[in-house]
Amino acid sequence: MAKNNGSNNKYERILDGAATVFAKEGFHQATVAKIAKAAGVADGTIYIYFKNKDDILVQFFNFKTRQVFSKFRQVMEKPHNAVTKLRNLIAQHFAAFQADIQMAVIYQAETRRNRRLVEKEILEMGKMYADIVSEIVQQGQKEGVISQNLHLPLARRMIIGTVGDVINSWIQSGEKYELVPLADPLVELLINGLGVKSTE
Amino acid sequence: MAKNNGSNNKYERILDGAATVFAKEGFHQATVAKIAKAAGVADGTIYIYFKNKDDILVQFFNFKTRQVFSKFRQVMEKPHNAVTKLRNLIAQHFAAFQADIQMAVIYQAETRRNRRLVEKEILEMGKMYADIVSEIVQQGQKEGVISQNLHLPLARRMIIGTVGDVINSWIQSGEKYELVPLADPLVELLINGLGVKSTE
DNA sequence: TATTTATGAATGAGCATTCATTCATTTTAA
DNA sequence: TTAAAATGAATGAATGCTCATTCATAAATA
Repeated sequence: MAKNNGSNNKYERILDGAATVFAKEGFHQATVAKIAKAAGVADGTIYIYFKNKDDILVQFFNFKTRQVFSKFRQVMEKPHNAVTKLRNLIAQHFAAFQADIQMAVIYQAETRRNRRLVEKEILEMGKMYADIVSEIVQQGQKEGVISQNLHLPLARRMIIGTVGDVINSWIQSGEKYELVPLADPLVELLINGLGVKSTE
Repeated sequence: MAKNNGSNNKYERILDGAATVFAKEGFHQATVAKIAKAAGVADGTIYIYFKNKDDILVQFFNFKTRQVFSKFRQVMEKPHNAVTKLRNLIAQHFAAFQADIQMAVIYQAETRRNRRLVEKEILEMGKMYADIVSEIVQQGQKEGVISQNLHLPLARRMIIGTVGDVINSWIQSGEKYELVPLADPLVELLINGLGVKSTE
């Protein structure tokens, strides 16, 4: 299996082709022949760069994960308060997914597959995200802006689940509105909840 | 194609068999032969009751949708306040999915497939649920317990997304804890948000 | 008996993967 | 410097296997 060395762009060409086909047809409907065509290479060439069809999906996630999480980490490094971090994280998440709709579609579909079938590499991405969110929540508790008596796993689920579902509806709608402007009202909703504030 | 008439239980036997196989292997890995075996019928018999393999999944959702939503409607009919309705809806949702793990697994996996591939019947289920949630939120606004200046689509996404994600993590965990007891703290979290209450 | 229902072997399409062959590029030898 | 030899990436036709679906036949039922 060939390396992903600098001078060679076939590896990325195949990943790009795969992204196009996966996003359009889903992983299972996608055929290696279609991916090869989209990438402009021969069917057999795929197997020089990838172990098998599954491996293409795994490598795709590795590639994207690295890309997306380096941005997420930047958000966390800047010394902001917790609420600002949450706002920036979600805005960054929305921006990344809106800029790469193919990834968004593949991610939404493939992360909910059956336990056994989802490769560990893909689950890893979700865990990393959960850790970032936990960190923000705990920072917010120290700052005194996030409630202490919180069911942390539930709070994490609320943030991650809501963001995921917002992205999912956006995809279902045919991506016909802007995602990033929703970050602000979303954070405000997550912090204040549905209920009327005491001051109202 | 045979009817699903009373005296005949093969239709349901096949749906049950399909549920077992779909939940274990996912729709795509499932083979008609395996479904037939699980149902205790011959391969060909499947095609007397179902148009094709896709049709099994669609009928499965129709069947379950009717079952689950009749319970949801009961929740809505009882003259409770909005918050109680939300609590009961979510508790009912958790109870139904916990009582039928196979359905839960299939639902979580198959409702996030690519636009084109997800049958309208399956999307319909999601829309019905969204309508129920909207109704509750609007009732709560009339009652003055839910904030007026709310981005309704986002509020809906927050409720539905959080519930879905809680169920999803529960599945990923191997269903090793109770879902229903989470309904109360979850509603409290959705209403009050992550932030500290003004009175604290 | 006639009709409906059920069977499961047979069919053939679809598709991941293989591998003998090509050919541009690099290395060695003259 | 030039020609011969070696390399290995790239190719795509061929392979072989996995199913969904069909259908001739059998069993059950009325």
